[in-house]
Amino acid sequence: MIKILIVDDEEPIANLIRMNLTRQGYVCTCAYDGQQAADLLEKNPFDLVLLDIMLPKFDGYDLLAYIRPMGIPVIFLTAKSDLNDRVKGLKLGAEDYIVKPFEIVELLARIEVVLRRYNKSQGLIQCLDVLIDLDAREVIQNGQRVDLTRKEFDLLVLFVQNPNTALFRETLFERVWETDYIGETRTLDSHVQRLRRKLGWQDRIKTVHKIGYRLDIPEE
Amino acid sequence: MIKILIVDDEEPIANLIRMNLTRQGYVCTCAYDGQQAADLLEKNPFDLVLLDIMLPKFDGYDLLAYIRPMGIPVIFLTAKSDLNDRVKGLKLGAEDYIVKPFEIVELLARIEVVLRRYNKSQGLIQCLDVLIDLDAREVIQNGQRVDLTRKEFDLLVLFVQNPNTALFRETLFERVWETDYIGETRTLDSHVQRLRRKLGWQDRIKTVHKIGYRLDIPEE
DNA sequence: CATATTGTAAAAAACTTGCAAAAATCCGGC
DNA sequence: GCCGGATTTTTGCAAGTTTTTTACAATATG
Repeated sequence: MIKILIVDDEEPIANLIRMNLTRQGYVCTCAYDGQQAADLLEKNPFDLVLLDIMLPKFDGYDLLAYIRPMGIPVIFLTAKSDLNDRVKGLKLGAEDYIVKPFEIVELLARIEVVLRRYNKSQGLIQCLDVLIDLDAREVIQNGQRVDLTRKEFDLLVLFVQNPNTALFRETLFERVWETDYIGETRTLDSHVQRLRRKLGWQDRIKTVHKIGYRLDIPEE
Repeated sequence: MIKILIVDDEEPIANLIRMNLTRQGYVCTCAYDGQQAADLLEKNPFDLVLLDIMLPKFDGYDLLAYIRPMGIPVIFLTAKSDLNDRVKGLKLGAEDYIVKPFEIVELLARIEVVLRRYNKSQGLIQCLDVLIDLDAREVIQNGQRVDLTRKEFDLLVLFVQNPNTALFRETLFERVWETDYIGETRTLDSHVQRLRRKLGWQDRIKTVHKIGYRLDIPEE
């Protein structure tokens, strides 16, 4: 069970992040100022802290100095894209930083990277009838191995990490292909098609017209 | 049975390390300051000390001077990447140093190297029908010696240390050949081929298309 | 209904891996 | 240093997979 502390004075933002992380299976707590964060950190063991730089009471840098000795990895959330801030944060020991406004997908990806670096990654993702082993890069559906190609696998992981979220074609493309999206061919469509077919997820992976695709997972 | 003392005032880090080393079969003890470490060292025989430089009570350098005469190898853990620190530590007799944050895999590799240098390596890895003697660099399968060349042996060790994990071609190459991977020749393939053949592991070492290879070890 | 967008299958292209044999390299003994 | 065997790397295909493209049908949307 992975515990994440979200520190951001803008409550709606903090809650938005929490909602998304919770859906990923992380256990989240929010703090809205530096003092509150410090208190929470004293009393609970967290695996990761998401830290806004601009904070009332004491700011992100102070808090980072405070967290550092605890050995908990920190990802900075910053509205400033200033190189100085980035460098300052990383120098002070942040594991990574991300510039607001960011896409949740990207945040999730960075969280995974950092957690993995600390050997805390979840490794296994369960989603409906499908079990994804990220280390082995294997997919099992109802006890049966499903053979996915590299692109299909990456695509699936992206969907599963962002269920009930319309993912832009551009986003999908950029994350799976790691190039910019040129909307001229049916490449992405073909892959989505094959993924749907292989998993029998024709109804699960919905097309969002003019936007992209969305993996629907019904509420329990 | 190899005993390792972990000295780090950041408890979460110390525990993270302990967890990982324990899983590798080492017996670990943690100390959170220099005094505690010294006390433990007085009373118990350790085979290796992992030592954080920044410590309350007395610092890592002092402690190193204290350990030195005991003939126990020391690996420095340091947050500073400063060349001075590295040199200072090594001069004072540390066997190796590693800069935080580090990857656990890397720490494990360094520990093995140092232990081997001190003739204390765990030496034996059992995996399926195969027994690997890291010291003798010998492999025995069902009581029969299997003649492996250097590269084949290194490759096997890498697989065995990361079972059920898809290892990228790049990773394999970098660890076994210690150079960057240029995907133009069939070198890696050839070696994997021969390893498979010599061990009869055609079905164990799976090809993960477009990724690399994976050693599959079925759950018990 | 017109148009842009998406679905689909099949072909083509691009890329990856297996394998065997040749070539190069390494290394210990003389 | 030179030789000969072992090891490692390269080479050259063949076979196999994956990915992209193509060309058209189907569908959504205003």
